[in-house]
Amino acid sequence: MKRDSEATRKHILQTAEKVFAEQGFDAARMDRIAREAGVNKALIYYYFDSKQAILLELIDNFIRGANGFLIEMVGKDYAFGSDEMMEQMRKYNDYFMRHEATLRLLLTESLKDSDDTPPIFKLIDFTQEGMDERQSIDELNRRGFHFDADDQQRKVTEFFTGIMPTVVYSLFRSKWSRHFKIDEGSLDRLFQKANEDTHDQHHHG
Amino acid sequence: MKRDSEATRKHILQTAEKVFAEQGFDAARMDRIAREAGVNKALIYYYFDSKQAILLELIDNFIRGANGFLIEMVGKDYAFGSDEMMEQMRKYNDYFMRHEATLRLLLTESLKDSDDTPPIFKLIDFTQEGMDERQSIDELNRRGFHFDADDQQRKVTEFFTGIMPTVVYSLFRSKWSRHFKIDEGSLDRLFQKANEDTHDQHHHG
Amino acid sequence: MKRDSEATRKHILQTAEKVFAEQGFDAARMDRIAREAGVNKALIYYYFDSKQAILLELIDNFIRGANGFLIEMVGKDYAFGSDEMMEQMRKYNDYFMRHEATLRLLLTESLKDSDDTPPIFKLIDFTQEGMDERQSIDELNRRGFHFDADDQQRKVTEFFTGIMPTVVYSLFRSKWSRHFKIDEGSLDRLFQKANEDTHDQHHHG
Amino acid sequence: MKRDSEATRKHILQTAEKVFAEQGFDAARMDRIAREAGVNKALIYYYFDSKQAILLELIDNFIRGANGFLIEMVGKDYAFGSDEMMEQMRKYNDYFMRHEATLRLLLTESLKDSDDTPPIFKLIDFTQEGMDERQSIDELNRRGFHFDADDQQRKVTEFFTGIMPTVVYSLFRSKWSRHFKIDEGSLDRLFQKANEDTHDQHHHG
DNA sequence: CATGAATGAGTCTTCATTCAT
DNA sequence: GATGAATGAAGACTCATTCAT
Repeated sequence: MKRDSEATRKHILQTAEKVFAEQGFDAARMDRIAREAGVNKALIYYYFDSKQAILLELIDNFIRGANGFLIEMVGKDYAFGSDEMMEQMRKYNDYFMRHEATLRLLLTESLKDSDDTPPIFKLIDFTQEGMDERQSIDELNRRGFHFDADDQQRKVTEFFTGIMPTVVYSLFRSKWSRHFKIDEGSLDRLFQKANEDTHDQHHHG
Repeated sequence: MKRDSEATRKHILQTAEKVFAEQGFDAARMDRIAREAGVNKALIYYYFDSKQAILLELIDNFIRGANGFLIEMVGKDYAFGSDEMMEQMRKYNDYFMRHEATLRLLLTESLKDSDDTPPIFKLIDFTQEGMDERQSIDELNRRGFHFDADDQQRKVTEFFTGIMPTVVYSLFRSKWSRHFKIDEGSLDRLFQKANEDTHDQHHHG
Repeated sequence: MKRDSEATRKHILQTAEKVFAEQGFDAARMDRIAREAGVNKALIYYYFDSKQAILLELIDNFIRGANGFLIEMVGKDYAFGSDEMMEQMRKYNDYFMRHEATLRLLLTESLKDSDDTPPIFKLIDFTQEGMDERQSIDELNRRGFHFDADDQQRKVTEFFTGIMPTVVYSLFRSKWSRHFKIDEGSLDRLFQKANEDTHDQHHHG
Repeated sequence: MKRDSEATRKHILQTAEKVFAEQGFDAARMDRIAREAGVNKALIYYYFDSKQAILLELIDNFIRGANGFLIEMVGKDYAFGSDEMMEQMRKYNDYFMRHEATLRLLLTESLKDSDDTPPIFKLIDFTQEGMDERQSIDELNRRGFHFDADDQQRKVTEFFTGIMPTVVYSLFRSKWSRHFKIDEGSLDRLFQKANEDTHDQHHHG
């Protein structure tokens, strides 16, 4: 059945995501993924070319998903600060939290030394998504987003002081909560305030 | 010879740092470290208990070094924004850049799922360093640093919007420079401006 | 449909022959055979018991085919050196060339260490074919073939200096042609002369 | 100790030769080699790069050894048919018999389809051995060897009707002896006579 | 201090074969 | 007849670590 096949494939993918997240890509074992997914180890190789290929698919899906929220926001004509925009941003942040596992993978893999472009850059670099970036930014600015006029400056500011703090927060949220003995809800508010005081504030010009 | 012995030990440590940084801890091989250090693999085990032990020592040294700059700054009575303070911060940032390798390790290891406190938290949590934090902050605020009054808020803001962007920038600087085709000097200036527009600005109240 | 079924079976067999020949029996993969034959892997197991069974069938067919030419020649009353005999021998040699793939398999499998009689011996040992060997030889000698009187001697001479050089030549012809930079037609003539100067000449007594 | 190391390496090599010969290269298992050699499997990889590398080393050694006899014969001024020459040829043949295992490997590997020159060609192609072939042949002919004047013809004749029958005989000798119920000593004599009647006879012009 | 040799316990991946439909 | 999915049993190769000298 097509049904079962798709489901099995997806199930393996999700299990892999979980195991990779728990132990890191390198330390994760294919045996473990098979066992936890309840399938034969060889079946994993029936659906995927290699361990690496699974990782890439996970990362790709994740990035496509995350960027989807931003692309969608550009499509709608939300004004900066509007409830709709805030809601959309909440969704974006939530997506990070809900996919903490893959986000962790994405960052970890991006940290590895290789000459390739680290995949995490795709969170700011829409070049390959076939979207007219310059035009989108102009449009957003018309709606009050106050992005830097200079492309390079804007990307640096958004990535390092906007996206990455959120990424890092998503990844350390629960550990921070445990270590500094503060419940996650309160912590979320602290982080939101930190963001407002620093990055968000900059968008008000 | 105590001298040679110390030197060899240190040499191994530095080589390990380099190799770990290049390939990540898990992917790094003891063989490679030995070869690059020009020593026999067994000798590494004469000086260190295990691969993991080398990692821990590297991270420990790094954190002690980084925090040293901050502790020193507290000791001096630099005013916020003073040339001396700026110089000290530059040194702090430089330290990150110069130890990109270990910093990468520190972040990667901190990202691993385990119940322990991730070591990177030590960059903001001075509790263990035997320094009276509350008193130091008060002192710094008197000099115009405008830290948040609330301890938890301050830590969150400093860590996620101050320290971590710098950490991440250090780790992706050269790759960003290559990918976005911008020289590292110019990039440094863009990042500094991003910081000023967001985190630094918040310290001005 | 009996027709289609037979055809599919034959098609699989031929594809297997090709793949076995290209990669050797051990290195050949059932997946590959299935893909190249354009059928599902499981279908191969519908027609054949195992990989080994395919091999055996191929070898059996080949041997039966090769010996057919010799048996036929005995049946006709060609004189040694007659055009008809030469033509028949040419067919025999051609058969080897055309089935280089299976011939390669036959030799490779025969080279494996096992206590069984290597299948390649069947090229000289007609015992099992239900033909009266002694009588056939006598008949051939009457026509001028000058076979050794001693059965053992004759078999050794025919196999090692008559058949095997031809077998080996068939298998290395194209590689020899490439390596020694000589076209296959010229090479064929050289080999024929080599044969005439050595083995054939011996038949003239 | 250098001693032990050399010995271990050699021991592994010999065990591999034996196992490869028994089961064929593809079917041979590294585990088996390790177990039979009484060493840890990883140790094999300490001394050799890969299974393939072991094979190549075995084949190389074998070819160098075999050709050594011929090269030596050229060096001495034995006349064709002289006792010394016969003795040297006997050694050459003996070498094949004694290294049946590797010879089997050499032929099996040479039979595999690949665009490379099959290693068995090195038994006739001295090009790479840094020996002046043309001159050597002239010298040998002066001593009565009656080699074909044409290089290509000579190589074809020597390889396919001289060397290869000997190779094949070495590999099938014991099986032939068993199958046709003839002791190996008698068989050797039959093969020698077959050779004299065909290939050797051609050297007498 | 230093090293060459050795090892135990994996690790990813492969493959012939079978099952369910 | 035919197929997509599934599996058990290996197999080559790796690697941190230790031993003997």
